[in-house]
Amino acid sequence: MRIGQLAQLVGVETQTIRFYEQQGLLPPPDRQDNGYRVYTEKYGEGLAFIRRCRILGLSLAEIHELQSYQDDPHQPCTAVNALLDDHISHVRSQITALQALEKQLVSLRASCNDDREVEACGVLAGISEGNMHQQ
Amino acid sequence: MRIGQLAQLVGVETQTIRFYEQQGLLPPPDRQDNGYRVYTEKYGEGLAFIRRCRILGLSLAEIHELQSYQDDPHQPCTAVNALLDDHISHVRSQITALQALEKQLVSLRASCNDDREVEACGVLAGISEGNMHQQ
DNA sequence: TAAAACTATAAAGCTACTATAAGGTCAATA
DNA sequence: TATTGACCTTATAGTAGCTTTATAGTTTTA
Repeated sequence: MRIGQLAQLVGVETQTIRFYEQQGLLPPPDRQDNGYRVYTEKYGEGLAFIRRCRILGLSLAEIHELQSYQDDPHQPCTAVNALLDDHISHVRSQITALQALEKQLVSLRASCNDDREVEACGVLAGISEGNMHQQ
Repeated sequence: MRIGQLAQLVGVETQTIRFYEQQGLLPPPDRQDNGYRVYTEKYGEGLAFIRRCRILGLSLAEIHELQSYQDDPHQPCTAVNALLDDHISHVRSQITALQALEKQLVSLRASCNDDREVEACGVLAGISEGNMHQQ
């Protein structure tokens, strides 16, 4: 299997596969005589694992960490769970921050309507005045 | 006022000020004979405006857009409000996406406990199996 | 006077790719 | 046979919004 087929199979771009290989997230595959990369089906599983982790919002560094755990399968999986817990709390704090931001934006937006001139725009005035600590 | 004082006043790094200037978000200030930038207090208002926009999650491009509206104060502020509406809906979709992600992460985390070996880790198994479409 | 603190510019680094350039390989077609 | 098209290769640059580093000149302080 060449890189294009693998890419189609997993649903990524060929450059992404080369990029992961370059970043050390995927092992260098065998090459044909002409230099083309050749992949086994099993290789696709590793790639799919990375993609699922990315969809879950894990960074490449975190994925690398998970892979290092997989290399040593008889240690307790405490660290894996801890990584996920950290990630969950990170996602939660993002949500909280965005919700606060939404409130602020909505209240800012409510301070204006479309019938004004820029000079009197409540939105711009709101940003300029800097009363942004009203939570 | 030199760049360090301005930076302290507004609460940014000096490099950030130079960066905004370079990006055209701030006008080039006067220079002393030695080449040092000199700022007025009023200049700080423009900088503070940018920072507040950034805190609201606006991109530098959006800030640039807002500035262009400010340059023409007698047009209706429809565009300003539209920009903010777009941004609000962007923030809302981010929140929705993150909430879905959180659910997925929590359910993944619930599939394991700390008493297992990596080999049997429910989290890693969950990612590897790829049953990630269960919403 | 010498060190510490400030300023300047330019360039690289960060994340996770994506896009572009310039070229080599292969199978099918005109 | 020549060439077109689809595929592959590497290397490099671009994205956002800074931050960091390098190198050097200037001012302030001890």
